Amino acid sequence: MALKDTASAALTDAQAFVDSHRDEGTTELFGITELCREFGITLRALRFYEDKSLLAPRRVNGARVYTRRDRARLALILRAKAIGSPLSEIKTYLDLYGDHGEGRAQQLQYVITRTDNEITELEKKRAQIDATLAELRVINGSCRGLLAERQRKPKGKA
Amino acid sequence: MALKDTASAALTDAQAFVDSHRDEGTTELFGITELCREFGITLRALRFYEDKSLLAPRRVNGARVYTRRDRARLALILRAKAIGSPLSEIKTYLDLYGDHGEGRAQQLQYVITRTDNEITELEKKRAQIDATLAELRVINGSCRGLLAERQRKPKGKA
DNA sequence: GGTCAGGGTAACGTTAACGTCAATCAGTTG
DNA sequence: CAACTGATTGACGTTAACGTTACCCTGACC
Repeated sequence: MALKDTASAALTDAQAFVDSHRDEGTTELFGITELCREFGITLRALRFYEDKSLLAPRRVNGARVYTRRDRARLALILRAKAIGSPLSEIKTYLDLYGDHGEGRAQQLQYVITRTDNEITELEKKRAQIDATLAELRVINGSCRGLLAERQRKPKGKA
Repeated sequence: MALKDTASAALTDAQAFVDSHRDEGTTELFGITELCREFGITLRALRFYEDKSLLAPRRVNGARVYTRRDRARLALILRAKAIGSPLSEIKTYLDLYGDHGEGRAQQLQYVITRTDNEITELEKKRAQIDATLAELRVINGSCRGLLAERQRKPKGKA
């Protein structure tokens, strides 16, 4: 049941995260420094993402004001970056989240093929990581073995 | 048993890959264009990696000659790049492979902590990918659902 | 001896993703 | 009002990872 819990929790999280990208209901607003501190990025970076039109916060007297939806987009941007996508890709990638509820069949089909592609790409990357992890564990284990061996015969040579 | 096979195969692969980094026995040699074609990279890139001292092929009349070990290192470099490490990190990362058979306890301990760190980092990244995969699948599924729905009632509005 | 493919170095150009000023403006507090 | 605090817009600098000439050398072939 622990396994089932984990799986269903992950699904719930995913669903919630996707939903948060359509969340325009809450009134909660954020300033730029606030958001930067929360995500541990610089002002420059956040403005840069806006330059690249990954974000489009509203303005009040020229100052940027972010909604909860903007915040969700930012979270997505940063995670995509962590995974290794360049900002240029992230842009089109962000469009996959958002409201695909009213799109016509054309649009829906587009999102489906795009996500299919992204999914296979990510699975490849995951495989690379798994392979690397396996090797690192081999190395790690071998080193631990050697170390343990030396502790048993501290000064012996053969 | 399928699962066990997969796991043990992965372990064997990992072991073999790690071993190939100590393989100085085979006489097999490669030219630069040969290697570039095999891995789908440019001459410039390969020379660049050498500039960054990630590789150090032997020279014959000034021309680069790569051994099987160099080839294994290159494979590692490219995989690390695919995972997202910058070349600067890859450099220290490459040192983890190689002969940690004669190192003193100090060295062994260093390799152990380094691999431990790398392992947790990669596991984090893997988690990010898994989260993204989950979300993309949610989106994908939702789109497929909507599409199927519209096919059942082609022109209905409610 | 000419030329041609294949390889080498040197050096400048390029793109991405910010860092780092500098000058400016908008609200606030004594 | 003056002095600050926070934000905004340029504009130039920087690092990484190559791309792109440009120019030279060398062995094989005719």
